[in-house]
Amino acid sequence: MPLFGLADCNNFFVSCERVFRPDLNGKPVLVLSSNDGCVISRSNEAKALGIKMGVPLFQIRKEVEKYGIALFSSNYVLYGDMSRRVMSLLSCYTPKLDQYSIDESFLDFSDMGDIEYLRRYGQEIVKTVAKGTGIPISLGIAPTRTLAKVASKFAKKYKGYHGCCIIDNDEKRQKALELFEVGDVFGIGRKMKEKLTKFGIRTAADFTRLDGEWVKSAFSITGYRTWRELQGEACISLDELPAKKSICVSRSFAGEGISDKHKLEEAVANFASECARKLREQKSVCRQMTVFAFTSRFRTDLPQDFINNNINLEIGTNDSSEIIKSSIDGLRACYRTGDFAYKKAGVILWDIVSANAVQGNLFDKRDRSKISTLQNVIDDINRRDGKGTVRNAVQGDNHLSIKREHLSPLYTTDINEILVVKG
DNA sequence: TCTGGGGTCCTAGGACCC
DNA sequence: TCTGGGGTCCTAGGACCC
Repeated sequence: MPLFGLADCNNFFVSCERVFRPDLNGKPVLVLSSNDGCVISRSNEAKALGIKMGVPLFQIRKEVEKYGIALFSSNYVLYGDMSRRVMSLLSCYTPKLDQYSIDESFLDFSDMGDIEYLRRYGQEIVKTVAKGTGIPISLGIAPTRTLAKVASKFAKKYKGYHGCCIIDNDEKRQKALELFEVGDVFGIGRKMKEKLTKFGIRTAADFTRLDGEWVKSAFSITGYRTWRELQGEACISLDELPAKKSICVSRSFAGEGISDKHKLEEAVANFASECARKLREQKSVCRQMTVFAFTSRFRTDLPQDFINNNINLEIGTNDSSEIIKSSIDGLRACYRTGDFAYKKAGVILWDIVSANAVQGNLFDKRDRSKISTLQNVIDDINRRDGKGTVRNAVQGDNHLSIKREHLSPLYTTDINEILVVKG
């Protein structure tokens, strides 16, 4: 029987911080987005205090003080490294692992023997990951991805499952869906939930009882797929990780934002450079890019501006210098005066194809194989000695104005910041 | 004062062609 | 001046995920 497992790290970013701060176990902890703007990860204790996901920090200052909530700026280098450790352990237990996000993976558990065996196997995985990395995970196993996600939420919620919940027959499926709110289903967001509520649909089971054709006409093919997945019919397959079709790097700036043309160009050059690096990492080239910058939509008292420029690259490229230059040219073409305080900017690469499928051009004067060799050397150095060790001059000192007041050390990736155990 | 970042997929509608 | 129908391709925008 085909079976999917979904391994989900519990409160992942908070759990990463706690691995190195065991004194915070049992206490309310929050991890913040860049610029320490919004809440993006919460410990169970923080959830119990009513702190909502995505709420801006300034709106919960009182609670933070009153309950002594521990705060962390997001430390993606640390989370990325912890994620790699978790995924590498998980991959020992399945012939096929498909990483869905930094803290979630689908595992292929098809034809793994009887259910009791699989249950013990699943609980063993959960235990091993906790022991090996310190990260608690929840494992859901079911005939479809959407049901596996449902199962993982049960595994997380009820201690009796010992971290692993299996939905393997119609009776269990029915029971689980009756207890599951329709808005919590993978693939049903705010808008769909709103509409479903109007029709009196409250649980996932209610949703499955709707007429399939009606679901298709009301929510298009995507909603219909979710409907079928909940019936136990797998229609989202376990594919190899496909190459990205667009690559975006963007940031919000701290404080008032950036008005200075030169500073803005420097920021955009850095975004373009990081985009190009990601592009080379997946061995692709892009033929189009967009550069954008806009003012704060919350500051209605200030003049607003929105720069958005599309640039065609004649020949597919992943060369940093070329992509940086195009991004700066694109920005300059739209930048008018220094009267605007830009709060956010970014670069998007798209029209992405494999690097060995580049369509050449008779009039191309660049020696592309030489450039590619140079880029590889630069990538190697930057991987070894840190991002930005070798960079283009327009990128400046690579120091963006981003606020990170509660940053934890790079415990696992920097020898100078490794945890010290007192004797 | 302070409001994240990075993706995917689908659809409607306009431009263009014959 | 009136004025058709069918097709494709592209793009912007919405909805969803973490």
